[in-house]
Amino acid sequence: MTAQGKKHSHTVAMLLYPGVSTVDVMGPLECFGLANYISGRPFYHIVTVTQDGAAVAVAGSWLQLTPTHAFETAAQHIDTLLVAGGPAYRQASQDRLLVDWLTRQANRSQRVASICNGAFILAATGLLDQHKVTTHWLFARELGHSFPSIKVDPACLFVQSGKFWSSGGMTAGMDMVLAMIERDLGRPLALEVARHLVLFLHRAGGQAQFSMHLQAQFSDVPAIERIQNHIVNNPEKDLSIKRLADHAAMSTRTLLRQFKDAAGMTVGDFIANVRVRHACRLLEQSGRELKEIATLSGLGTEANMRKVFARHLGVSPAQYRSQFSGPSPGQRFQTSDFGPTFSKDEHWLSSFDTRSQRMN
DNA sequence: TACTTCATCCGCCATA
DNA sequence: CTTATGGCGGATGAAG
Repeated sequence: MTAQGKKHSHTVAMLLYPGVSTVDVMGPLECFGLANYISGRPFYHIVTVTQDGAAVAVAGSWLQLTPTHAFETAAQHIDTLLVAGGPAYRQASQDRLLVDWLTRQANRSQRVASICNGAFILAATGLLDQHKVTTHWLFARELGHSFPSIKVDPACLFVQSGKFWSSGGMTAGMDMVLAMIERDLGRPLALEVARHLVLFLHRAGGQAQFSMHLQAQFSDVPAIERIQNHIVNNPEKDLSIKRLADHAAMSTRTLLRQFKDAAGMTVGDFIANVRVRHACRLLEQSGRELKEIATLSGLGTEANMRKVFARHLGVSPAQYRSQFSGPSPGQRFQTSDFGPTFSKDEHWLSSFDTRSQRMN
């Protein structure tokens, strides 16, 4: 196997199977690819593997993924082996050939990682026994039940236990890969990748992303949509339930109920999201003082803005600004530290979804 | 930081 | 009878 000295190439292999989730596959691989792109050299050699080398349908069957390799032809030396999640994780974890191959390769790889409920498939090898493992919080209970001898920690984004890594849902897989890149290529490059990713995810299209993120939460019920527009256009105003209800000629009770039915979230959560987004944009795109931004975004006092930011994003307003204000060379890009277990602090990259935070 | 105050939100239920 | 409304009270948690 490969010693860990300075190498000029590092093979990353992603295991694919029918019903795999595209997000779990693409997110992490894009991170590795981006690291290559930014560093200007093809350090990561990325391969994808299916059992027979034929294409597999992703979950939902709206896309076929054609792998670079079959089990037999897969590189002998896989440095980092990744197992993605997907709705078909059960079937995959009961596939003898697949689990056998995974076991052999995992034993030879220097680093093995699961994304989301890919943890079930990796756990089926038995190699995770006694290891600390995480998965999407929805599946944590089931994972612990199915594999009593592994230590499930649903509360963290991702975990490293020996050479085995595991991550929670969606973007947590990307956070995990960023930590790997940091190990392999150093912190500055990892942060640069994060920066590119976040800028892309967070502000691609400028104004567009602002509404894009919220678009999904906009209702098609005219009365509710009007209220939502009013909130988005006037985040700094008094948006108390009573006032909004008067504005909409409803009782407060009806407003709360209809809003939740139509928008899928409470009025308060919606307002908080809008205000945080607004404050973020002001931090990014204006040089205004924090106090003023707190007022303009409807977050009130500076102290309160700080609290709300901690709750929603996991960083202070000042930190957020230093990370996102315009591209200046030599700018420091401090994120929360990648601790030894990576579990002490949520990386804010994945913290935009306040909902899942709460349920953890 | 701890504490107080109070808006929010929801279950329950009477009402339209 | 079914369905939407809205008042009431209490638990929760946010703001200051």
